[in-house]
Amino acid sequence: MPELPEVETVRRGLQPSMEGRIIKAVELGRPDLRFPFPPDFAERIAGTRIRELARRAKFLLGHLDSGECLIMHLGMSGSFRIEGNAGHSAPGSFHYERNDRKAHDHVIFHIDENGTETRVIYNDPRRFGFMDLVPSKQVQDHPFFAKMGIEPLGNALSAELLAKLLAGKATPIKAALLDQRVIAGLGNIYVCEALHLACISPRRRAGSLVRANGCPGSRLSPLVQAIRDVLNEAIASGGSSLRDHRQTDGTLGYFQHQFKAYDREGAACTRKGCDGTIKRIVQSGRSSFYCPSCQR
DNA sequence: AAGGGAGCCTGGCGGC
DNA sequence: TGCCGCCAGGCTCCCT
Repeated sequence: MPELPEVETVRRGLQPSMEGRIIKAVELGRPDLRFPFPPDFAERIAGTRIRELARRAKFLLGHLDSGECLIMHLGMSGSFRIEGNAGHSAPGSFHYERNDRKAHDHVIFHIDENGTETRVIYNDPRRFGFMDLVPSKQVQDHPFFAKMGIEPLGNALSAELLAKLLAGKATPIKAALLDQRVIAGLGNIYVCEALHLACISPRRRAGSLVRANGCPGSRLSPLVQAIRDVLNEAIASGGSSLRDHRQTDGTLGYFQHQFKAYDREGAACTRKGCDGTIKRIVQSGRSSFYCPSCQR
């Protein structure tokens, strides 16, 4: 499910119920997700206040008053839902009965909201997600963050920087953009979409974009803009809802209705003036969808 | 050194 | 209807 827009959508959905609130207790349904929970995970969180709920790439970061940081990753199939009603649920959200446990509910945060209890529940069928707890000041030293690349929506991303990062790379641009050490937060869907928007073939060698036509950055500026546009539009639409991905209030994201390339094998290219057909190929084990006619 | 493939898990879907 | 194989949004490790 979750690439950057989905994680950002989840963050915004959780913010009212978590930021500034005290976690009264944590219930674990099992000792591990993808990795074991750290020692005394529940005990170290219980009683602390969440100062800030932030995001880095596809990670959620709950900075606690205790000085520790709750690191959460949704993997492929992780999702949160909010139970209980403190009065600020999104319109149309539905409520669960108390103790309405569902299959694969692995972590339950019991949160105090002005005297009433809210439960933030993490559900993850495939268990590729994980949680960890480290001192806030050591987050950037965490193995998952130490070599992490730039935020695609941050000011650091520019055609100039991307040129430096991709220079000399023989790997296909598709794989380079999926590499979290280059840009952190892009996944298979939005790389496909951004490359389509920028008219760049996923098969093109990354380094060849740096000086295309002998003109530095001539193809990277549109790519940078495409990455930003695709992510921002997806966030505005509440993310994509492949399979059962939902926002924290149970509603579905809508961006999948705007896919131009992803999962559209055999369909007509939507670009004005292009009569091509979307094709599916496999690159480093992942599906790439693109239009061979207008993406070069 | 960098790129490709396997592996971690479960559920959903298409095909027979 | 039922079973089987294939596929899936992420990420790391191992091998070439």
